[in-house]
Amino acid sequence: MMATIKDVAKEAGLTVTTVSRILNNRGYISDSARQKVADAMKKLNYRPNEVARSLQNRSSNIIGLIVPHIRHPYFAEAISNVENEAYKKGYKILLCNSQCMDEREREYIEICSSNRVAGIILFSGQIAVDAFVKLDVPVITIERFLDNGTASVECDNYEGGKIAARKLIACGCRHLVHVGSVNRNLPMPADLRSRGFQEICDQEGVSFLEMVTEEDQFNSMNYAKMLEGILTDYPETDGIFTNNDIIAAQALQVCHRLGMSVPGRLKIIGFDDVSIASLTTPMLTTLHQPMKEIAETAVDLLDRASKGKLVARRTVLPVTLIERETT
Amino acid sequence: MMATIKDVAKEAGLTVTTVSRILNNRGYISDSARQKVADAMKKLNYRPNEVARSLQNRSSNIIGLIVPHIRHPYFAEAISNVENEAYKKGYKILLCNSQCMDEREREYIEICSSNRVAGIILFSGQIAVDAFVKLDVPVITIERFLDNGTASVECDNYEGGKIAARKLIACGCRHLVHVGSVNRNLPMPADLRSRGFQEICDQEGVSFLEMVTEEDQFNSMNYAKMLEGILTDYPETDGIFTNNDIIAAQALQVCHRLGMSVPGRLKIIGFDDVSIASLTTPMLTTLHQPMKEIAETAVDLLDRASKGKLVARRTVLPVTLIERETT
DNA sequence: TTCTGTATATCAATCGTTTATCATTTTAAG
DNA sequence: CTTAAAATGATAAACGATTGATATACAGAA
Repeated sequence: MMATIKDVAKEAGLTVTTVSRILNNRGYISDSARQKVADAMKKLNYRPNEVARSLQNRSSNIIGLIVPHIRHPYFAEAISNVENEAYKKGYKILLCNSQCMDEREREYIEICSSNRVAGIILFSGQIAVDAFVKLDVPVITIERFLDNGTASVECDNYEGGKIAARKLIACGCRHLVHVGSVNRNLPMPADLRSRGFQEICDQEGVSFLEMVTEEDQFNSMNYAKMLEGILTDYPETDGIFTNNDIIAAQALQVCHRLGMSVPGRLKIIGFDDVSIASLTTPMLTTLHQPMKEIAETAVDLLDRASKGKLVARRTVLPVTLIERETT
Repeated sequence: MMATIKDVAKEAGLTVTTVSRILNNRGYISDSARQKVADAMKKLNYRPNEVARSLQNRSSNIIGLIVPHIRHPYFAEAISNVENEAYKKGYKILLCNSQCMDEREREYIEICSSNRVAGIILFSGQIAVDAFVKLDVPVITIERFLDNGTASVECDNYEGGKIAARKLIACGCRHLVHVGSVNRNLPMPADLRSRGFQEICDQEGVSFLEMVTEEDQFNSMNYAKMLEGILTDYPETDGIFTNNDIIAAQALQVCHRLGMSVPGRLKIIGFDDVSIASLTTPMLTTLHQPMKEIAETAVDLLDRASKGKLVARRTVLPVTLIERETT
């Protein structure tokens, strides 16, 4: 049915050895042979069986991409960028949604391993490191600390928190609240946003309130009730910094419902700068994460690591404030 | 390094044949053998090599999922649901973003084929059918007509258009516009929304305007300028039906900018009912697509078709109006 | 005792590649 | 004309599974 390398060899009047050499650019090959093989391949509509190739090479050109969420715009954005960078380098994406479930994350790691992926890109997962130690597959983490990982890529969360605080204070805010650090046992890079934010608040003598969120809020993307609680319990609040744009968009809704004008009465700064940030009214001021560069770096690290090269253990990329209409 | 079936056989004191039989539930097997193999597998931390399995079986348990966009909330939602349904049935997802580019779609089809996927789920792609005819892989299309496909799944676009028109007219609108049919040569199921909408308008004697959009708007998700043009060129407009919630959200922004109150001065109905629909102020009235069921159906059709079963050629699922705050 | 069903073993081919050897032929340079 | 380098061939062993064929035990039933 589907043509094999043998068929190509026969059609081109050569042996599989030569054809394989041409396919993999190894050894001495004449132009005429190259041409004959190209013709035969076209004629037979031949495409190498990647499964057989992967078996022989003990590794595929597939990247296992593990994320905790897909519908969340941040991850949609992330997946899109990783896919694109992977495509450029000839890698395919095996998409794994752990849904924040330890056991699914574990299972997906096993699945990646038994599918002999070239490497794994792990987004802010949560399981302990031990699941990776057996693997001889490069693991690149994004927005996640992982002792045993091959390399990690983060944005400058700490600086992001500082920038947000400085901006809000410069806008005249005196009662700030930060919403979004997730309540879990595992420390995450994103927690640094809170640290940076608080540091500036302390420094400037501005009151600061930290509101942690629960994991199921992250899953359901539902923060409205919580935000309403904050704004009624702490009516003096005049500036909010949220850990992502979804929370910021909901803060906007709640303010509207409560009759608090934005940015007049209260100012909001989000994080991520995903598409929703410019789809709200007013549009969100937010901290831009360099998603393309993050994805590019991650894929590049994976590529190099899978070829046995030594790679940077940790890469931190800068965030930038995008001023729109909520400050 | 990684344990193979041979290692398991040796450890269990059995042959690979028996171990394989146990793994695949074939032939006569005693409980004691089953136990011995289970123990050996645990001890060696064995997982079958899926690559080898796929090579032998001439098919993997991977589904090629081809979409034109990932960041677009509708597709993020779709991908999330397909992944979840696939996971339940033991399939993995090879994520392919065609970015509306014919040649990428073609290439991804080839890639899926050379990776011996169990089947392809194709979302509203655009290339001609001929690319599929050579394939002996089931192709399930979603929101896409495809003569040579195995099966297709759609929502009831026609009825959706009708529901939207009826609702807007019932709300007192007399000058309606529909935005979002994409200007391309290939007819798509989504075009039926416009048909249904227009039909009711004609029937009720309400003025109707059809505004087609360009593909690059879909890619960039940027409709603001166009919408502003519509509302200034046709100031009598008092009801808008959009082909997705992104357009509706932007209509909301434009109305705000133009000082047109929603739903007071103008009413809006979106389509899809993705997360953004409830993140705007006011929240969007929209037509809900049963995404979970669509994904479930698609995966199920693929599963059955890949096992050689006969499947329904076309499945149409109902849409429902979700009334929120823009009508 | 013979038959039948259950449970395993042994052996080997197969899936479609890659690759190591070793051998052979062609080509070009000296 | 030699000789080395370049180009290809022939063969076969992997990679890690599945599977068919054939054989061999050992039950319990007839």
